Amino acid sequence: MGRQPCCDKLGVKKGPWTAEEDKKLINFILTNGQCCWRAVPKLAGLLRCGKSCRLRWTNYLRPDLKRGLLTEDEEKLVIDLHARLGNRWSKIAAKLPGRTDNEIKNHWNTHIKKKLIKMGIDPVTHKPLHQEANHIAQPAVGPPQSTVHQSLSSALRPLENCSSDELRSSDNTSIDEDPLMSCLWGEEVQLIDASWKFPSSDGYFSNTVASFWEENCEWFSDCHEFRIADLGLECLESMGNPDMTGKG
DNA sequence: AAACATTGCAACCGCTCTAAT
DNA sequence: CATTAGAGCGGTTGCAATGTT
Repeated sequence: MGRQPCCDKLGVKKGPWTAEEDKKLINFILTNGQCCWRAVPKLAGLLRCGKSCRLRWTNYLRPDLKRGLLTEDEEKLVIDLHARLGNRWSKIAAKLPGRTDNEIKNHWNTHIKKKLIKMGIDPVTHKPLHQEANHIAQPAVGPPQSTVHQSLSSALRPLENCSSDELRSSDNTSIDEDPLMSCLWGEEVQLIDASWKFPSSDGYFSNTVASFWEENCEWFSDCHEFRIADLGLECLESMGNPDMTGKG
């Protein structure tokens, strides 16, 4: 037999999170760390499924999240990475500190897509739209001519139309030939979000940060429309403690 | 000021891959 | 080895906020 189910669907709450629920989840994770999500709702006293808790935490409650629109540099990076990786938002997000895959995906769909179309660039292929029209009859030979990332794209095989399997099977050649792809796919690269943890055994979190949050949690009751960065909690990132990134 | 349209984002859904049994 | 569930991912939806008529 397999594992226990993550949650019984009966009695599981859906929809927007309340301030009270957020508070419970934050308190639980700061106290116990990120353990198995299946157990989180029960232990934290939430009527949510573990999946919902994980999403809420990773996309909204994590204290290292940046809020607000992506900067121009971030946008450029997203466009470049999208040209190479396609819609692999988690991979893209891993290269943007403090940004989530969901946030980048949303930003892509609502802002960047439109910008590229306005510029006459196909957001899927990253090639000029007029060229796309001719593309079927006369497949383009040679590098994409996107003005946005032509310098980066020229040496690469377009990857966005490949399946995951195709991609992985082609990794050997692509990665070996291209330093950036090697960096993106390689094991050695440190993914900013990958190591984001609150080890329960970690004295720093159980003492310093947890108490910091506890002291500052009251605003949850007053204002659910909080933005962690707005409240100055990005200082957590600059506290210089290696534990904040799960290192050390 | 009201009605309607559009936009932006949080959250959910369903799928795949991985790991436990 | 087969089965099952967990975790994570990308796509999609629902709805509140904002803009326009």
